[in-house]
Amino acid sequence: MEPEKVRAPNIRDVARLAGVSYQTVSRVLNESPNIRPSTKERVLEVIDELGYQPNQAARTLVTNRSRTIGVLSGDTAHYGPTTSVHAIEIAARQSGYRVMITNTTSDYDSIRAGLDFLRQQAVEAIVIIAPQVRVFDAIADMNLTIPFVTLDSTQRDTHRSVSVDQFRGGRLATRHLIDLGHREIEHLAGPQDWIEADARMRGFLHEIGDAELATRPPILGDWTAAFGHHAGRELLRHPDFTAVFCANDQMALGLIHALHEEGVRVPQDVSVVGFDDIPDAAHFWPPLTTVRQDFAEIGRRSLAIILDEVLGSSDASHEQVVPELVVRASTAPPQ
Amino acid sequence: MEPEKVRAPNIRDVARLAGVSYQTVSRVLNESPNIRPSTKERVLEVIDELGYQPNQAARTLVTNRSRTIGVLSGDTAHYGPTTSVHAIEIAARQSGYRVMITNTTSDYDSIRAGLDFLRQQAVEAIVIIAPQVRVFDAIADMNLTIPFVTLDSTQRDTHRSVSVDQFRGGRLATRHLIDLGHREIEHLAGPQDWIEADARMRGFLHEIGDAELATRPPILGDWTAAFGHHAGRELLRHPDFTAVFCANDQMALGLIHALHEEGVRVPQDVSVVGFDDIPDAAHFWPPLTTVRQDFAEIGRRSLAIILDEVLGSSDASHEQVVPELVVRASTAPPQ
DNA sequence: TGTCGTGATGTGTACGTTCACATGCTGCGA
DNA sequence: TCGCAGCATGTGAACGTACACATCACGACA
Repeated sequence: MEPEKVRAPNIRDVARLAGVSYQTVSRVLNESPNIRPSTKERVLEVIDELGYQPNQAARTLVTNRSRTIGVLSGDTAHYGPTTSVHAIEIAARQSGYRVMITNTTSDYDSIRAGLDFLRQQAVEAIVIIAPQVRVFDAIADMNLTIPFVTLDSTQRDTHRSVSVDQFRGGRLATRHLIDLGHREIEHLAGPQDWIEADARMRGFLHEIGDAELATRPPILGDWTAAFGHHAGRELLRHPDFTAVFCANDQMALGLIHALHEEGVRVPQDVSVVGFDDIPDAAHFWPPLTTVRQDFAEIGRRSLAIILDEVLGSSDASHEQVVPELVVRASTAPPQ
Repeated sequence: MEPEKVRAPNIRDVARLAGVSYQTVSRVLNESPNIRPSTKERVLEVIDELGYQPNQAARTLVTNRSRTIGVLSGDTAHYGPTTSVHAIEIAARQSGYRVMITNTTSDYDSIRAGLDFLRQQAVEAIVIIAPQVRVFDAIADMNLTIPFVTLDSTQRDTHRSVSVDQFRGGRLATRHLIDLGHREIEHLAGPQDWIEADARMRGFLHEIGDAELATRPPILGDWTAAFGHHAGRELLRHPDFTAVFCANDQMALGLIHALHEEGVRVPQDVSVVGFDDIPDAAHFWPPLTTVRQDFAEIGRRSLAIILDEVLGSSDASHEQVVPELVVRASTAPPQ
C-alpha cells in the first residue's frame, strides 16, 4: 500500500477554512493594507494550523519575480569567495531576498550552464564571483538581460562591479619590500586568466619600474601551497633574490616551507609577502606580512549595488575597496 | 520612454513558428519517443532561433518536480564543507540534477529559514552539511517530508547519513601519539554542539582510557587558528604535556604558532596532530601529521544515497567512510 | 473490404498564485 | 434623504507548462 499522496494545502484550502475568498488570503500573504484586523488574524490562524506554505513556483510564474538573487561562484573552495558569499547572504536576508548559489568549474560550458540555471530560476539579479576572463564570453554570448554585478575589477562599462583594488594591493606589497631596501624581488603570480592575478602582477611591475629595478619575469602559479612549495625549490637553485611577493597567502605558505627546508631563514635571508590575509596567515611561522582584502565588504556592497539596479537605478558604477598592508614578521630589511 | 517589456518566448510562440501544436513542442522538450525526426528538427531550430528557454516555475508548478537538490550548509567557509558541496554539484550534474545551495548561520531561526526556502523552491531532496545538533530540532519541528541526508555521523534512524568515521579518526590520532610513547596528551576539541567535534573527542577519550593514561579534560575550542594560538599560550603556563591532539588543522596551526613563540620545538619537545588534512597542512612548519577525511567522497556518496531515495528505495542507511592517518613531521617520540 | 493496432499530433484542463476589475457595505456631507 | 467616496471583499482571467485523452492517417491482417 502506497501512502496516499497528500496534496499540500493551497490558498483555497486556507480560504475555505477561514470562511473568506482566496483573494483575501492572498492579500494577507502580501500584506495588503486594506484588510480588517480580525479577518487577517483568522486567516493567519488557519495558515498556521494547516502548516500552509506559499507555492513559490506559482508565485514566480505569475509575478515573474522570485525575490531571489543568484550567485555564480567559481569551483574552488577559496577563503575569499566563500567569505563574500556569506556576506551577500546576510545582506540579502536583511533586504527580504534570498540567495541561490551555483558553483561552476572554470570551463565555458559549465559557466554557461550555471548562468542558464540561474536564469531559469528567475533570479532577479546575479552576482558573479567567478573571476575568470572566460565568464565574460559566456555573458556576452547569451546576452543576459538580468542585472548583474561582478566582484572583480574589469573596467568594462557593460555592467557594474565592486572589487578590491588589486593593482593598488600589488603596489602596496611591492613598495613595502622596496622601502625595506630590497632590490632583488621575485613575484609568484596567480593564473593568467584570473583578472585579479593579472592586476596584482601589474601592480608589482609598476612599482618595480618606478624604482628602476631590474624586472624579473613573474612565475605563474595556481594559488596552491603545493605550487608555492614547488616554485620555492626552483627559485633556490639560483638564490639571487632577497624577497618574494606571492599573489596569495597559500602560495606564500608553500614557498616558506621550501625556504625552511633548505635552511633559508625568513625574514633574515629572504622576506616574503602574501596577499589576502586569510585568518591563518597571522599564525604561519613566521606570521605573514600580507595585503588584506575585505571580502565581506565587497560582498555587502555588491548586493547593495545590484538591488539598487533592480529597483531602478541605472548608472553602471565601478566601486573599489582599498586594500591594506598588514605588516607581520615575514619581512625585514635585507642583510 | 521605457523600453518595452518584452515577454520571453513561450512554448506557444515556438509552436506557432514551427507550425505545430504546443503539445508537440512540449514533447520535443521532454524527449518523448513518438515524434517524427523532421518535426523534432524543425522545432529545435525554432527554439534555437528564438532563444527559447523553458520556464522552470511553470514546469515545477505542474509537475511538482524541480530536478533540483537542495544543500543546506553551515555559515563558515571551512575547507571540508565547500569541498563536499563541490563534489555534490558535479555528481548532481552528471545525474541531470542541479544543486541549490543555501547557507545558514547556526541559530535555530536561520536553519529553519534555510529549510523553508529550500522547501518552497520545491527541491526534491536536501543534503544537510550543517553539522550542528540544532539542525535536528529544526527538522523535527517542521516535519520535513522531503528526503534528506546528513553529512555527519548521528546514528538516528529517522534519516540517511554519510560521514567520515570521526570516532575512529579521533582514535587513530590518539593511538599514533600513544604508540610513539607519549603519556601526557592534551586534546584541543571543537565546539561541543558540533557532532563531529564530539565524536573526535570520544575517540580521544576512548584511546586514553584503553591505554590507562590519566584523563585530562579536553579544551573546547572554536576551530580557528586564533583559538589554537590562545590555547597554546594557556597550556604553556603548565607545560606538563608532551603531545597535543587538535580537532582540526587550523587550531593545530595556531597552537604550533604559540609553541614556536615560546621556543618550544615541534616535534622534539611537543608533538602535534591535527585533523582534516587541509591542503595547506602539508606545508605548515613543521608539516603537520593529521587525519585525512575524504570530503569529496562523502559528498559524492551523499548524492548517490539521496537520489536512490528519490527514486524509490527506502532503507535508511548510515554509511561511513574510513579516515586515514597521515604522518608528517609534527610528531615524534617524546625526548 | 472492413477492423484494429499504432504512431504522430492536437485539444482541454489543471497546477497555485496574483492582477485587474467588480461588487457590497458603511458613513459622511450636502 | 440621497449620492458618493472609500474600505473590505469577491470574481474572472492569466502566467507557461505537462498530463490525460481525443483524433487522424496508415498499414497489417483476416
